[in-house]
Amino acid sequence: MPKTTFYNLSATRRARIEEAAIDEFCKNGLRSAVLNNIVANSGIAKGSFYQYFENLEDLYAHVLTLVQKRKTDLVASLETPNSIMDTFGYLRWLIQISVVFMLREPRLAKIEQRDFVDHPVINSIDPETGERISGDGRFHALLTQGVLHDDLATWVDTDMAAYVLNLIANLIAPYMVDRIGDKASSLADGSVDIAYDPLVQALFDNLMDIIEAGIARDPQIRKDFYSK
Amino acid sequence: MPKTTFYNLSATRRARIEEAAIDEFCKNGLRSAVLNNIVANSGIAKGSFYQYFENLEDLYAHVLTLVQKRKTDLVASLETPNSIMDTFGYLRWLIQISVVFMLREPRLAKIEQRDFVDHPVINSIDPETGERISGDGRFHALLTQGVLHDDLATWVDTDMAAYVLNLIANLIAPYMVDRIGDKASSLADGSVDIAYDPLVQALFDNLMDIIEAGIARDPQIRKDFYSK
DNA sequence: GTAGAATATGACCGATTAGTCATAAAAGGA
DNA sequence: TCCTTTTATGACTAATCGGTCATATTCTAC
Repeated sequence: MPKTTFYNLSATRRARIEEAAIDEFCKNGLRSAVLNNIVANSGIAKGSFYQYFENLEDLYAHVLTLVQKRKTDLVASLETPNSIMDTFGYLRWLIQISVVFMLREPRLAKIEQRDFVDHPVINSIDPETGERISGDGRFHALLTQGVLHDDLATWVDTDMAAYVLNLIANLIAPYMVDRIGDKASSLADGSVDIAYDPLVQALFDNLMDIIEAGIARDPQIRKDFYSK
Repeated sequence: MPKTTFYNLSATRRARIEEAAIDEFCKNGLRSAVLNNIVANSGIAKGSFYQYFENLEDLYAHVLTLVQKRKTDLVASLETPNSIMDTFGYLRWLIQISVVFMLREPRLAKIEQRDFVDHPVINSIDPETGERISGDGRFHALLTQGVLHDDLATWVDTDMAAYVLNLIANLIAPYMVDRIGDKASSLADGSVDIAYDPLVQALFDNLMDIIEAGIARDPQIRKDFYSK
């Protein structure tokens, strides 16, 4: 946990330090991060660093909270999903958020991914039901709602499904980017997000069809199939 | 690439070095591995190390090939899947292999996972068809066969599906182990593989049902559902 | 303006690192 | 046996590391 002096800093100085830390940690993780690089790149004295943090590990923990914060900010910046959005529309939105995050904040996403592999199984226990909750709880909550709304097949193990969906959300983005390669349209100016590229959306459609076919109670794609 | 002197070594000496290298690399990856630990733990002189390898990176590359080799050995050691096994039986077998590998060789699996996150998108091009092949090709080949045998839904993007299945195979094991926790049966002596624990198999059944429902042309679970 | 508290600084230190090299030991061929 | 080639060794070096601390600067309250 950063010391209070860190929070007393001006926003710009704090941002410079955080920026340098992100740069360093995204390269090869905590263990091989070099403090000298961080202080050099942020333009502060090494002694100052120790006024703000106990050590590198302390800074790393702070960066991990930053990752979550920036992701939350991203969610807030995009329009809230329509309340009448159904389970699978919302699921698509959740996964797409992760992809957009990786495209907009590749360094933070890298840090998050590494952390994910080092601690792939994060879970908590629901205090009311005593039920296991995998991941950060977003997918678990969604699937639980999906069950209540009769949108999900009853035989699906929701906690495992939540884990797998979290897995996909975390690591599908680099595939999509690589898959469409330089065929991405209208990205030269960088103003249009690659996540909204038609080719990526087509891949997304396919992915969501597979997921829906996999866990929905009454998947549209199967109805289409059976009706043919 | 190791120098020829390394291959001239006795098998036991070579094994000692590889063992120490695996121990070191599985902890925190290449960048933070410490050569002194490896030479100390393998009981060789530091000077000797440089007779065998150019540097740490060279050794790391060798360990990565070791990972693949041991995985291949594991596949060979388990009975070959029945030739009449169908697409999804074979798919289950493929995923299960990855889980067994992680349970039997956790250090190698850890190294592989880290490598996977650092280079999540590995792909090659089929020389005949010019088609893209994601991952190590096993899942891609299986799905391609599945399409030919009419076992897969035609609308499924096979390369993306191969990527996702590879993802699941690589990272589902820690979930399953944590999920069943200490409820694992008859494992005290370590003679029975946790992968064959009934609880794990039940989870596997569920996972495979989801996957089959997701990508099969005519999923059994859906037929069951519709027949009810 | 001034005193005292809070913050900033970078030279410095001891520890640790990858890599070198002179020398010793072992192996091999005659 | 003796000479040559190959292999083994660990003390050593130069560079780099995290962390400290005496000192300088800035801020705050009156």
